[in-house]
Amino acid sequence: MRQLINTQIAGTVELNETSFSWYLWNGELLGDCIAIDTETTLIEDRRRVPELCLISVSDGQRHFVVQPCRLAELLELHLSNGTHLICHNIAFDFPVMDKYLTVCKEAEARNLLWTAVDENRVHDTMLLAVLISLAQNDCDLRPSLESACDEHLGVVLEKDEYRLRFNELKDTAWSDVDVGFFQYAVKDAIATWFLFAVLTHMANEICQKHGVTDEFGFLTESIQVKAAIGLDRITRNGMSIDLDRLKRLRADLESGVSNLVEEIHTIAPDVWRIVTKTGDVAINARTGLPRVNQKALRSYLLGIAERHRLDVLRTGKGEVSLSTKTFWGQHRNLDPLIDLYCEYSGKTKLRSFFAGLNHSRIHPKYETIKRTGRTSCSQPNIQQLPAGSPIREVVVASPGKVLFIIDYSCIELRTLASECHRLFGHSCLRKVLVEGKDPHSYTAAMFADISLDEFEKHSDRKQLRQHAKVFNFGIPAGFGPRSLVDFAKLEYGVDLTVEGAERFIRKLTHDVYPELRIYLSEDTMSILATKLLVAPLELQATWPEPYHLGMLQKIIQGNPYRADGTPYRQTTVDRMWLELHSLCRNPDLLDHITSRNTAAGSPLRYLFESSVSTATGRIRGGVRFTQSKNTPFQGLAADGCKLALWNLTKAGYRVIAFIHDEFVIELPEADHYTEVAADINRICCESMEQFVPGIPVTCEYAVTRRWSKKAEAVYDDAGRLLEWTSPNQK
DNA sequence: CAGGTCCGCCAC
DNA sequence: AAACGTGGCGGACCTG
Repeated sequence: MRQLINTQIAGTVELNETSFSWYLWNGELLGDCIAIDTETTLIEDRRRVPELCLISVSDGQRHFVVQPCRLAELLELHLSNGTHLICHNIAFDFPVMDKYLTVCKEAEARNLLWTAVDENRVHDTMLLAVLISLAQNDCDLRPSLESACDEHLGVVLEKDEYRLRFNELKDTAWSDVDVGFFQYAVKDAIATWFLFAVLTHMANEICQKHGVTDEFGFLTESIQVKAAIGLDRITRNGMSIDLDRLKRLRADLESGVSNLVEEIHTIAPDVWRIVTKTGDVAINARTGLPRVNQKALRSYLLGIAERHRLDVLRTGKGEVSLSTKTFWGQHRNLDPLIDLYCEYSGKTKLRSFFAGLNHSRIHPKYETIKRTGRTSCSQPNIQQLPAGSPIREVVVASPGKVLFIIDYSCIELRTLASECHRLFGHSCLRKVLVEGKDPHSYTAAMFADISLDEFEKHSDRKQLRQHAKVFNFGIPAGFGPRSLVDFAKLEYGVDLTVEGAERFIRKLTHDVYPELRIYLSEDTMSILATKLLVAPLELQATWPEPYHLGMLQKIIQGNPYRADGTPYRQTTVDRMWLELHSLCRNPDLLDHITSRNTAAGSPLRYLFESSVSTATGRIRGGVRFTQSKNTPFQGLAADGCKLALWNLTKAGYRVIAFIHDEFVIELPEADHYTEVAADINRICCESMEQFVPGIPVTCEYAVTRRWSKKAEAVYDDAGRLLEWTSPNQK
């Protein structure tokens, strides 16, 4: 030990022709903002946290390598003083440090680390870089440290031979370690520190320019840091799969599928590709399914449609659509082949989920932030498991555990109401929610022209409520009448005419929730005026009619045609270009206007795009109308859920899945779950409520062995929450 | 044959 | 002129 402390472990690294001297850390107090990087053994699998081998730190002035055994001391010295910690990819470094501190029983340091995250003092340059690029152009690529440094610092961090060999440090006295290991590690910490300096400066400017809050870190960085840690923990926790159940489900499905293959073969033999030598149906080796000849299938379907004088749906490329969901499913009775094809397609889709679940434990991976502010999931994507099908029920609680499933009630209506209230100072939807009414029932009662009390007694209330959901969901999302008709039919089985949809849209946005009319109104004029650096009134003088701007949009997209495909008159097009040129006061655009540059990447393409922000302070730059309408309430809900995830994780709950507004948590088996349910419910509601001030937030939950949509809260006579069991299991 | 693109469908 | 947005993934087909 003693020999480690002398100065022989030291050196100099170069970044961008600047030299940085580094030493072995010996207890010095660093500045109030330190970058930290951990080097570990190789990452073997998603369950295990790799072992800590070396730490490097930098406060921009001084740079050190730190032995793992001094991690606790390092954190205690700094974090108790309110120091900020910077990492690049906190989802990696946090669990490494946390695991090390846990194993070494360093409770105090561990507590300081968690508290620092909780108090928004832990940062992540990767997440910050993503948030900045989202604000700039709605791009959500996660940059590596190397590419972020290259882009923002102009520094090239070359990957070298040491990167993957840090396990060698475990059994070697540091005085004998090749200095290259230290050089490599120190560079990363220094680079991270300077990267953070540049990124926070950029983020701060963006926040100022858009006038958004930095209460949750610049561009909600703190929320994303918390989410990243929580999501990583979910991946490591993993989920148990009931392989027997999976097998049985699969066997059922297989027999159904092979019957269908037979039947289709007899009616339409060339739908299946044939192995010429053997004459057998060709099988896709990976899936075990017969190979489909889409050309043949399309011509069969088209033939049937023509015989019945049915206009077929076409794909974007003009091919006959094969979609069962949006087209053929509605014409099943026309011909046995259509029915068989729909059956087959549904069954094979279901079958496709089995591959990813075919392990006794699965460890789905999560991405912390996508464009809307939500997460994504892969390998397998547990966020897209069919909700109503028995396939979800192969996910089970681990031995000795039960699943606690909790999801928010109508959360996006709450965030929408909050947003309207924030923007316009009033919201009828908010009033409904504050009074504790069910917004779907309320809307349904309004449409039926009866009071909520009368509605509750109505015999058709269930169906009417379903009906109302179509509008409560679709209209805020910006659906037009025609989309609403399709949506109602497809998702809710509700028949609606275009006229009916128009009437309902008008009613909801004018009478029931008048704030929605303002919320959904589009101010194309002022977006364009901002880009051209002119007053909206000037534009209005030239282009008084809404369709003028519609034409302009088409023209600058290089697509000067009406919806029916007829081109605009050339004189009209020429006139609009001239008018645009004489109106424009933005020097950066004039040349593009003169040359009529409508190529992809031309700044003219972005003339009608604007930025949108959430109440939490995240920005999406360069978005169009519908995105800008969706983001404020969808993104706000996502942030609330992310904070709840962190608070659940911090409270020690074993979260095993996160499905946007739903958590699956494993709890130890118990006689009843009343108290723990109340605690989890409280954490979820309180986490969200700070984002929707004054609006109550409620959740629904259940305890069950198998993941199922059907599960619901069950109570005994004493009002205690019990485990739910599936009716068909008894 | 690998890789890219299009299409379709699952979730929220 | 009308507008739902995200994301992951599997299968067919095309391309070099």
